[in-house]
Amino acid sequence: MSAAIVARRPALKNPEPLTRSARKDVTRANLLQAALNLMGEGRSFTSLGLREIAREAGVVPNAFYRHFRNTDELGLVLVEEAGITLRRLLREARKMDVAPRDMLRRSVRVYQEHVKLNRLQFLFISSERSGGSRILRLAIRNDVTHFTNEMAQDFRMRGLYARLPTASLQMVCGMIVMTMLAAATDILDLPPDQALLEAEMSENFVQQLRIILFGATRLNDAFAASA
Amino acid sequence: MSAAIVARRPALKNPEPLTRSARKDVTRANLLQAALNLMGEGRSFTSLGLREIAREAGVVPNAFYRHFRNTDELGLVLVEEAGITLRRLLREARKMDVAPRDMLRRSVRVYQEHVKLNRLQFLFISSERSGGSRILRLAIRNDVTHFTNEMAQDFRMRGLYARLPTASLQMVCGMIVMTMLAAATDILDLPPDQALLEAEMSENFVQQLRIILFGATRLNDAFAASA
DNA sequence: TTTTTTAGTGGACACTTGTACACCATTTGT
DNA sequence: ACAAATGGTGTACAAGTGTCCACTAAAAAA
Repeated sequence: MSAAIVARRPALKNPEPLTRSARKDVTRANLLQAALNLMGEGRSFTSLGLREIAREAGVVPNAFYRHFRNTDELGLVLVEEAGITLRRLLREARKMDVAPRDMLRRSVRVYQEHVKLNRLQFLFISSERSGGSRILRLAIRNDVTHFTNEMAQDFRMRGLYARLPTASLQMVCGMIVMTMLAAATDILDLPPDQALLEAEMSENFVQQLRIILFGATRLNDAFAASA
Repeated sequence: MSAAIVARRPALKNPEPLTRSARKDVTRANLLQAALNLMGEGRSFTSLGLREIAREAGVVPNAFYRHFRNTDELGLVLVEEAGITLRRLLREARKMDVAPRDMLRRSVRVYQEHVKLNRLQFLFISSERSGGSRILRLAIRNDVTHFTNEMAQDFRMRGLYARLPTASLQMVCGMIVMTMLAAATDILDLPPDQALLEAEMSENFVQQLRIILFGATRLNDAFAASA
């Protein structure tokens, strides 16, 4: 510790001439991604520390505060982003033609692809949905409800189960979403490149949805008869 | 730090003349209960520390090691206990007469009571089912599968959905269990003494089960027709 | 130009955590 | 009666945590 202060690195900050706030957004994104990456390695979000995330993002712990007040706040942003992803999925689904043969099976395949593509996000939401911090749990539940409602609205627009009162329709959609989330966790901890297991699993998934839709049809008929 | 060693409390150990291993079991139970209690106060099991649990149990941290190697091992015991609770529920359900009117609604009520009675256990399993440590997750999943299989066997014995192949029957039971677990989390974070909300929720629950059973019936018929 | 803002740094703090070792006191087996 | 086993205690340590403060250098504003 003898001599002068060790030469301060010039902080090698400008590999490219980015505007300041643009670079801020970059490290912010790095922090978010760092949290997701850590979860991808088996850690649960709730157990992640501010320091840990900062380290993974290649940034000093204090820098964290320039972006989030605490880890929960970062989590909320992750929830929000996952919500956007979900809504994109719904938008894609809306583009599908109404009721061609094997539509169900096709939807399932699309969903599977979507989950595998956004693996970390789904890992995050299905792990924190009933696991960790109260605030996150509520936020996620909120998003899921939102998603459910939009799905119900889509059903209405397509004239599906037209006789069902809104409450019942929402309940049916709730079941579908529940099944989707359960399937997501199955997809997530499926060892990769196990085509056989995967096919088996998605066949199961299809059957489950079929059962729900059967039941919904019958419920719909019941309401039709009592009119 | 001047004078003599402070008088060692005689450790006030024998309020009652219990055998040694009996007393060991007591503190062991205290540790388990302590963990559950902490979860009851909003903490997630994964985030519990050995010291925290020991403190809550009124015991010095080191004493923990006399009972469990680490917190995960304690968690496994909790899973096991929850499994026993679940099987007790199933045994009660088996005693119910077959198919009297409103049997579904009655079962739901029994289940609700069961969840509220074993609140902390259910809180534990539904929170760790897809949240925290990998080992716990697997153990819980194992127990749930076991429960599902027993339910399927019960269905068989009662001759319900007799035409369904075993795989399909298990899938149906899987859906029922999934619905039960979802309902459990709803029951758990329902504010107490909200009879109206509770009634609404259980009505929803009944309807969901009804839908599944409708669907199962139709599936059963399909298999009957193709025979 | 000069001044102000601000994303990021570095060091320090009080605190908690898991674990190791030596120790005790009572129960247990002989 | 004596020795062994054992449930529980106390102290200590290295490592990790969240947060505070002072600082810097580059970008933005004046």
